[in-house]
Amino acid sequence: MTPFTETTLAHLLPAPLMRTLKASGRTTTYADGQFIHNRGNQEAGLSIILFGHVRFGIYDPAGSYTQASILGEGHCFGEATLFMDAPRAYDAESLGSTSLLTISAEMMKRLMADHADLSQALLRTLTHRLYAALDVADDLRTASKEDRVEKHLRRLIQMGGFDDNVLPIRQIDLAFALGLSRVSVGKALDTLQNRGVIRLGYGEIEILSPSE
Amino acid sequence: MTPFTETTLAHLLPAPLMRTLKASGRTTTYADGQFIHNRGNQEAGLSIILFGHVRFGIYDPAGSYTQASILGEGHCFGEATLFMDAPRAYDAESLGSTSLLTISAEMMKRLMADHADLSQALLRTLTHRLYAALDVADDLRTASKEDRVEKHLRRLIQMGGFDDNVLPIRQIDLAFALGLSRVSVGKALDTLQNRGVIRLGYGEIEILSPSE
DNA sequence: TATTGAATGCTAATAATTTAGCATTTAGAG
DNA sequence: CTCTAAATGCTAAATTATTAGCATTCAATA
Repeated sequence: MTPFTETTLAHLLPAPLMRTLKASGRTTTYADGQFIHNRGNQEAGLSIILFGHVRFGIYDPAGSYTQASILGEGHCFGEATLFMDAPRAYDAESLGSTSLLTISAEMMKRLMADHADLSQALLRTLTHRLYAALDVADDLRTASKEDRVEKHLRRLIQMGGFDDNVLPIRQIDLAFALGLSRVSVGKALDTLQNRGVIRLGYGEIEILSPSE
Repeated sequence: MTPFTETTLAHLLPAPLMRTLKASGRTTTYADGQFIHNRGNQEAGLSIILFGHVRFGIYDPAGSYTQASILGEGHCFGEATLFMDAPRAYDAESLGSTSLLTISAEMMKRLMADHADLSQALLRTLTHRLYAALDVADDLRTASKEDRVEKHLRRLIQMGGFDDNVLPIRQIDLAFALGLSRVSVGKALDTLQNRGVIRLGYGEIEILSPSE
């Protein structure tokens, strides 16, 4: 499988076009944990993550939080505001120091009309993301608990931004992301460790053979 | 929620462009159950379903079959061959009398260069399908069994091609599509029927309030 | 080094799901 | 109308997952 990072919008854009985009949008830098936009926001535009990570989820008025996904460097978001005329579906916030290039919907419209390359790059990332999402959905239906845990960990690695192959993640967060209980995930992780696939640490998990 | 049919490629293409596509590709009609392409096939191109349905899945050499999805009228497939340079991921066959418009990869490249509308329409469908897939994946993780069954049935209705609101589907197929056992799905269907959401029949399920 | 809050490990009771088998109902064929 | 194959309905045992609680380990810091 091709590394996921090579399928990001930033990687697919030719350098000159990337420069044009930078000149046509505005770059904003966020500290860790800053709000980027709220669910329901109508402002349309495309954002590209120059560095850092963005976490998407929904804050319930009651105070609970449901995480949807995390995107890393090179990825774009906001396609739904451009192509579905939909408001933001999630609350978004920075994870770690993060820089975003944001281009308004009108500007994107103009740029796409002038640069076929831009549409092509967007088509490529979206297709990759669609097939990745279909793959995730398929795994949820058919794969064993252990396989799902392993695949999820490998996906996190591929999303990039982590040193070595050590994921700084708690078992309870993993459980939540997978829709399982902590006990159940703990057992699966134990099995994977016994198979030599991972090494469990305190608040971290190391993938021993990341390329597989 | 917007009906899913309005987000298909065919619905998003302006009529003149659709005519151009028809003139640039070839139209093939299949009887029920004919093979369209095999998994691993390298021939790249985009297909649009003019009428009928296409079922995607994988035939195991051992004889077993794993269904991935079914697409109906107006939908396109083959994006992965254009935008990911990937071979066909699934075996595809017709469900009922089905007609396809197929356009080669080279021709698509030329058409997209000339017609920005084509790229835009593709971006719109793919974005819709991406968000639909993310929604499915999210439901698999978080929703109750009953909710998953109900949402799946509503999705099948929205994919269109069925008279009334009666789905000709066996409980065992539903179970497979949802990654649950027949007993488990039977219980969920019973609950939904008691709630007045559906009516169970022999080899069919009627959705009583399809618009909700 | 001792302390402390947080994360993991472990356990047992409860709940949910699957499996496998057989009974019943259904729709279509003869 | 009768028969038959297919689908659903039902049941109980076995498996698997969740919940809730407490014990243990870990890493940061005072």
